Amino acid sequence: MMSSKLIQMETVGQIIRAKRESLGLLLRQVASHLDIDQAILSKIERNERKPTKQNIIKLAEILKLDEEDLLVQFISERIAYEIADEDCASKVLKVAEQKVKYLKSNLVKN
Amino acid sequence: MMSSKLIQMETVGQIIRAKRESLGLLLRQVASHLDIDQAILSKIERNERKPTKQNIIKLAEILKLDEEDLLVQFISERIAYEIADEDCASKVLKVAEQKVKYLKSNLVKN
DNA sequence: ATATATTTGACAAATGATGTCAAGTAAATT
DNA sequence: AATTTACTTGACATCATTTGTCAAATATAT
Repeated sequence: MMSSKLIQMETVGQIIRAKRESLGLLLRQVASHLDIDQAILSKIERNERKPTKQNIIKLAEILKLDEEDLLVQFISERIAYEIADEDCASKVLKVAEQKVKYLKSNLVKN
Repeated sequence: MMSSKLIQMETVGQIIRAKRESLGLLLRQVASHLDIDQAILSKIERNERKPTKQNIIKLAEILKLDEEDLLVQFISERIAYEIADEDCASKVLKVAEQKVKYLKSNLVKN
């Protein structure tokens, strides 16, 4: 039996907009909670600007989204765009994983 | 039987310095080939400055290192530092891989 | 039509990336 | 030990990117 996993390839912006609208919140309401201009939030939702990590955390809060999930989407999206044009993108990710493990194992100090 | 892979966790800077010295080249010689001040190269080798992608390409050339290998080390190092402090680093990399695949499959259009 | 919500673009400020330069230190040579 | 050669350091300059403000333009809903 074949199991197929359907990957939902929504951007963080799309996730945010969808959830905001489903909650009936206005840009200005959400934006003021994040302490940014609604223009920026508008652009974030349309992938015209990148949110900061703090933006993401506050967005998860007000939109009742799981913070870690949203952060994972956000950071992985940033990385994916960063390396998508490299031939060796997938090798890069594998090596990065080893380096992360190494760094974490030495994170005792500092 | 257990196979263990020893991961060499040299930084790009260390790789470059080691190879430059083994070739008996001076900072100033290599730097001039990269068209940068030797002070920058010195800092790159000691991980005090980040090289540009162009720097890496020229370094591979003059130091007779494999360009793709060096680029992979360089980019993965950048990414590893970027996310090493996240709890969800390894989840991030897995999701990033999916996103990259998705982006590449849609890379037909621009 | 009017009011409300969103989008757009010009601009500003802060931050980060990238480089120059000269003076300081370290290492090797005479 | 003095000199030369190599490397390091820090102050500074320049430029690009990020992050934000604001007001006018557009779209949507009453």
